[in-house]
Amino acid sequence: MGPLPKQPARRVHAASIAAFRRRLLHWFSSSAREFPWRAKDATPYLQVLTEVLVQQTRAESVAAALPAIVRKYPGWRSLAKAKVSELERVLKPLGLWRRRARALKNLASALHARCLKWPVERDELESLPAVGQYVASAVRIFVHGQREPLVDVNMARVLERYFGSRTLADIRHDPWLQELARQVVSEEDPRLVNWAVLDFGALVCTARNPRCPTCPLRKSCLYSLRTGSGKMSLRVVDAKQRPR
DNA sequence: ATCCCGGCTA
DNA sequence: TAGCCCGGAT
Repeated sequence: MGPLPKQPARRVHAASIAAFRRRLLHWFSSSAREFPWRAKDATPYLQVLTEVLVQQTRAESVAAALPAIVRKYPGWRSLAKAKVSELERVLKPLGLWRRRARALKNLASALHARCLKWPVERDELESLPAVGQYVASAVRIFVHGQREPLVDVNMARVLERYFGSRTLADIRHDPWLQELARQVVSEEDPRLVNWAVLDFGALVCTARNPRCPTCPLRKSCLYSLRTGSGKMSLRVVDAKQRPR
């Protein structure tokens, strides 16, 4: 066993989680962002390609660049045969293009070697190039329909603020957070809940300047309660960036 | 200056 | 586990 956690993992009651999920989905029903990869006719190729591209990149940027990419590379097969220099060119507006071009081509080749069939098991998925825990979860959720959480920094931030705990350094290895996330997406369409959390983290519960005053979850959110229903949220952030 | 729906390498 | 990758938006 490693060192003691900085904070004992506090218990969260199922009723709290259910209330959180209910309010979140209610907000999502009227505030969801629309993206091509969320459309009903979105192919698994489009969905997974997006998940690889969206890392460290704004979803809006990916949405803007996606048409040109898909036009040139309509499927994994064409990506596997892509010329790296040309692939780099279409990826440039997104940043991380050198690394991602190589990674995408490698992933496409690996997938092509598997007859374009995605593994189901997490270990096998994570052994593929450009597939870490996040993308593996995305594949399991969006390709295989598995009921599990898509834990990224946004999910972590939203859950930590609302339920009032702190994660360990790496969210991927925080069992408390992982279990909480798992319970949040349970009993619902995992895609819906995960998208809801993602959008909520991008539009309301943002890393900086969270919109606490108008947040539909503020009454039961520990973070909002701490900061006075969010009235001080701007000040809090301002205070952090010390003027020089 | 910091963050963006992370993964890889040392 | 930290630092890097990278352009763009705030």
